[in-house]
Amino acid sequence: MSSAKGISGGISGAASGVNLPVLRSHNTALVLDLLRTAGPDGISRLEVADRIGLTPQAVSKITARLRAEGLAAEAGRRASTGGKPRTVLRLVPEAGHAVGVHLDRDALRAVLVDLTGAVVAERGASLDLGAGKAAVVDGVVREVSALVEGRGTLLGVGVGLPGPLDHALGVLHRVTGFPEWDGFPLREELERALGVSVVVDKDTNAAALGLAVGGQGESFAYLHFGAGLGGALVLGGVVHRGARTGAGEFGHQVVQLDGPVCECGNRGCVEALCLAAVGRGDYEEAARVLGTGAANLVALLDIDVVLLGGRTVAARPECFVRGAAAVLEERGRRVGEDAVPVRVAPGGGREVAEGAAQLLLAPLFGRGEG
Amino acid sequence: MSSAKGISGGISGAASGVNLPVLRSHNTALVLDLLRTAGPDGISRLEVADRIGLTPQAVSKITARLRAEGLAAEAGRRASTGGKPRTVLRLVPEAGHAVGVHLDRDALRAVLVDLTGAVVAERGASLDLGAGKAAVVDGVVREVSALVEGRGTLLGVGVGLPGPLDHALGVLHRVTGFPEWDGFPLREELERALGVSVVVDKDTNAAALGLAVGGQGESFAYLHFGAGLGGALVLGGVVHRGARTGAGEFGHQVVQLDGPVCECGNRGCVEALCLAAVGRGDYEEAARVLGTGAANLVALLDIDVVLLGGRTVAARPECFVRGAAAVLEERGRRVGEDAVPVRVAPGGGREVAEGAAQLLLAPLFGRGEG
DNA sequence: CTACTTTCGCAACGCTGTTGCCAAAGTGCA
DNA sequence: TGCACTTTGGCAACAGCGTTGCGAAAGTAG
Repeated sequence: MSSAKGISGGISGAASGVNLPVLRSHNTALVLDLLRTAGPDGISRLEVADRIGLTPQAVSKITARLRAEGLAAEAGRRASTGGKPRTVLRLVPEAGHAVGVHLDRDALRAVLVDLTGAVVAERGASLDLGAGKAAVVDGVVREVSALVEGRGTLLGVGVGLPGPLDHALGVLHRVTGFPEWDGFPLREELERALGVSVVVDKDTNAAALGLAVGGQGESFAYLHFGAGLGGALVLGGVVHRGARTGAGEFGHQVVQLDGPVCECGNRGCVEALCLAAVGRGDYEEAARVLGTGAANLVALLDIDVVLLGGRTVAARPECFVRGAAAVLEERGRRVGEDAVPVRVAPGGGREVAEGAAQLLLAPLFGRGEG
Repeated sequence: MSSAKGISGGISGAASGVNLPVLRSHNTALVLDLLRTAGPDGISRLEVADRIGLTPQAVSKITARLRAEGLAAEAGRRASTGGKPRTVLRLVPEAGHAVGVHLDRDALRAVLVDLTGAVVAERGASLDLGAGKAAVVDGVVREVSALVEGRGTLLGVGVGLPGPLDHALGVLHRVTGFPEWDGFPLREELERALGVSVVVDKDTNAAALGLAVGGQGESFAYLHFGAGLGGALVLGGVVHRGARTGAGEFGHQVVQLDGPVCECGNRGCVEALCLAAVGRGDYEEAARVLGTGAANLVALLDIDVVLLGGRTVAARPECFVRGAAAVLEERGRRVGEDAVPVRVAPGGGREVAEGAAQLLLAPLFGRGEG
């Protein structure tokens, strides 16, 4: 996966031609992403040029534009290696902000992040998803407005909530437990009420995007075990949503033919087995089942790491990590490869809100389809 | 998935900058792909311009180059719509050829295809993968040489064979049943012996690439049920190989916790269950298990279609299609969506060889990482 | 035959990254 | 302290990309 592919070899039917403005914004995004990844330590022009494969002169032109626009700034110099020392560039975090909103079944959490993705401010409120559309929209508008009060440049608002929904259109489907939301154009309604760009995505997808941007890996599965069991996939640095934002349905993977009935109507789903085990207090078994499902993903998708999140995992992180890792280690032994590692996803319960903000930020850095 | 994304939002670490030559070859590939897709009927310049989002003038420049290079030609005119009639362009099939080789456990099949992917000539031979490296390499060289005798422009040779292996490096791993191949640099050896470019891939991946290029869908799973049970994934028009060419391991997806032991050492693999059912003569059950595994993929990846191939399926196509489709239809009812269709993959036993040839052709048309 | 529509190439243009060159700013040694 | 050398990075000229403006070519409609 180290091939230097610069232009999408993707969807032929939808792939579009590239002209100079598109080329320019692509290269600019690459530079911005390197500046972001470098963090406060910064990165030199020559290193940027080397990493993205353009000449130093081209990078100088691009960074000059970025500095003129206030997105980048000089940040000291490196030690000399026998000649003129390199000038270090860094991203200006406060040059832009975005809001991420996590709409859960019974609560709302909103964060304001800067260009680097760091949380600048945060708010929370209790909010029943079943309380009606107007109440929920009003609640989001209230919290977002309070957060952005007095800030200058707001790129937009990202919202992560339980699916199913349509990410591209921003329309909800029959949100599990709240069928009355079916067909509601949440994106459109919020854009009208807030007057800024809004992007909507499944909660797990938002969290996975945040983890991907945060450098957790190029290809991984994020498994969220809270009241239910969900998941999201990052393949080659990109969140895989599928054509209908339906991808990542990890909870209803069948791992026991003709097993116990799940509330989805199927039998032997990972979620049903895990919830049953947790209900019995048998967390070891829950971890083993989770690990079996994870091992299926590893075999199917050849991912690099498995990240665990959610309340149930957070209550016993070592147990779930150890139990799932044991299954993957045995698989590694069988196929003669190093085991794929299992880790707890960082975030501390804010991962969905932070990831939702990345729905707006990521396109700036060439991640996502924006 | 209709967003017109022209430039990859992909792997930030490996994503590379785009300069004018890269831009040019990208747009040229898009035009070539449209010419290929249009077939012998051809396509007009204005339609190309409309599809890829460039101006007609830019398309005229690109097609003028292609005609000068002999890759495209004029092919009559369309009926007028009130003005000058459109000139139709088509791909010149004989402007380039590629060879695809299918190395199976006991046989070799090689096809010579033209630019459109149509088979021009074909050869077969019996060849034991266990007969030793020199014998196998010699066998491939002999058949390929006989095929290309007297042809002008050979783009290269693609080879599809059982995994695991490393697609990027062209190095084999412990090929199932033939551990002596571990570490053998097949690509390098063949390039030296043949003097042309060689690309190596898993047999199922090659077949899936051929199906993707052949217009079978944007996102699908190809499930190959022969002596064993394998698979390959096409996501967003691109074969998903994973970082180590390990993706697509469908046969060893666990669908029955603590089920019967599989020869891979695990328990309850789809392959073990399907083979056992077939061994009992219970094809309905084999189809049901296969369908359950397929339904897992549909839920996890949100794919558009499931394609079945392989000897065992070919022996009872209706049975497997019907049985698997039944599982997917029930899933569709549960989640309130149309069922994902199941079809038999076209190809008639040549799909791996034809797909292997596409390992060389596809990059010309902007598909794959070439 | 005239008016109109549509296709498509030529020429000029703006903007991209590249190349050649040189000033700036360090290190290292005499 | 001074000189040679290395490395960085900006200025200017350049080649090549798609775009724009315009006109010739090739049809239809009346």
